[in-house]
Amino acid sequence: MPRVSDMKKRLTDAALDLMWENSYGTTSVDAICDRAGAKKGSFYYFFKSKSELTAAALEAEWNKNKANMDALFSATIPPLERFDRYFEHVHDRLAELQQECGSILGCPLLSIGSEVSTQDKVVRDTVDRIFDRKIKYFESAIRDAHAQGLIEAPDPQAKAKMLFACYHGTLAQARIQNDLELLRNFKKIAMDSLGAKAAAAGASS
Amino acid sequence: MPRVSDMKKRLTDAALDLMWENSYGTTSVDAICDRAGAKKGSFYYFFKSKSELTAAALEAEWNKNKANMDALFSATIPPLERFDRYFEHVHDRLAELQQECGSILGCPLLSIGSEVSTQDKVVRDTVDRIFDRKIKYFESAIRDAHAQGLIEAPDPQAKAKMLFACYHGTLAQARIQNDLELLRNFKKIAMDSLGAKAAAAGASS
DNA sequence: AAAATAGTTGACTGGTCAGTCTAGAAGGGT
DNA sequence: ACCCTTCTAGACTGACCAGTCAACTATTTT
Repeated sequence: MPRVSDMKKRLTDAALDLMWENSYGTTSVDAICDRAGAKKGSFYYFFKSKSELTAAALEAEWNKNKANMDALFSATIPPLERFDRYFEHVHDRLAELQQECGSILGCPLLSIGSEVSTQDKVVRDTVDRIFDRKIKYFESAIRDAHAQGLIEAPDPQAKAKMLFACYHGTLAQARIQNDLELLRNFKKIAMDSLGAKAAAAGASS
Repeated sequence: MPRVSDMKKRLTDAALDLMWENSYGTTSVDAICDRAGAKKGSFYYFFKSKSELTAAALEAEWNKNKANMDALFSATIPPLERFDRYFEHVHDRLAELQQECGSILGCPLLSIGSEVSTQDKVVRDTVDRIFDRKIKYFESAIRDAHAQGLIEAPDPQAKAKMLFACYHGTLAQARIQNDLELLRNFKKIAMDSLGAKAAAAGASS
């Protein structure tokens, strides 16, 4: 096999960056190529459409984050503290991105998913699938917390979905208002809405 | 004054419909004109850009809904029941729209706001302003519920913001997954996360 | 009936869009 | 040395984009 190229990765990286900061619609294939240092021909050699590239970019981003999620939601950590750490991690990452681009960017899955959901089945299904995977972390932490008597959660899946939706709503508001504050308070709010019994998860990070 | 026209209204209606169902980016000025039965010239006679039209369309939508919000959140209704009625109203409206267009559309403010927030100050500020107005309904219902001892909410504004974010996250998920179910359960979830003490708001609409 | 105001028309511009295509370069296997 | 595959180059297409403009129509006021 002749020559190997990292172009595929460069293209998905560029696409995610641009779409996260701006939107799916305003991110042109030309702009993605520019940022990746690619020409049109390379783009359409690797991907058959902008839509398929986007799906690939979201999957790639997931793969990049998976190890991190596994660590943050490790079974060795007290269940409610896992949430603390996760929310803190996301907060810090968004604060860091704000330094680079001046805006709070929220969650790319939600922004992109909401933008294309009625028009692009490929991307929509990808977003859906990744959401499901992420909710599983919430679900098992909630189940563990319930088992340890820290919260009352007879239906961990329902509770996980609701906390997930709530968190993503908060991320979306943070993006629209360009304000991290809602996110700073979220740990407390999550504990409230989970019905955490004591000041259980005090020490985090 | 010579001739009066309803074109402005037709344009904002058309714009909102198209952007709600699809997105800001995929809704072209030409498409808005077609649906409104207008020609380009009329469009730019009334609005100086697509962005300003969008802001006007969102404000117009707010004005259409305001009377409804006032009724749903009337001080004559027990405070927690106001939420019940509101969530039910939104649920029913989205179900109705689904009949017409086949999709659960979520909240146009959130979808459009999240899409354009990093690129269009005019629209973003409009979304922000309308969000603030809506949160006020939540806030005063929460304050009333607290005063009546139905919930514990020493900081009604914070609680309102969190419930609002949570609700919008749920709306966004409903759009992405094209599924009303999360919304059907939201009344219960809202009561939980408000910490409603009894099965207070049982009978609604 | 003339003037002034309010709204309408649609062709036009210049730029950008996603996607195509043909030709060729780069590198490993034999 | 050669071939075969992977990858790159970049000009090109036709559709569509937001926005402009100058001519035109309809209505009311005087």
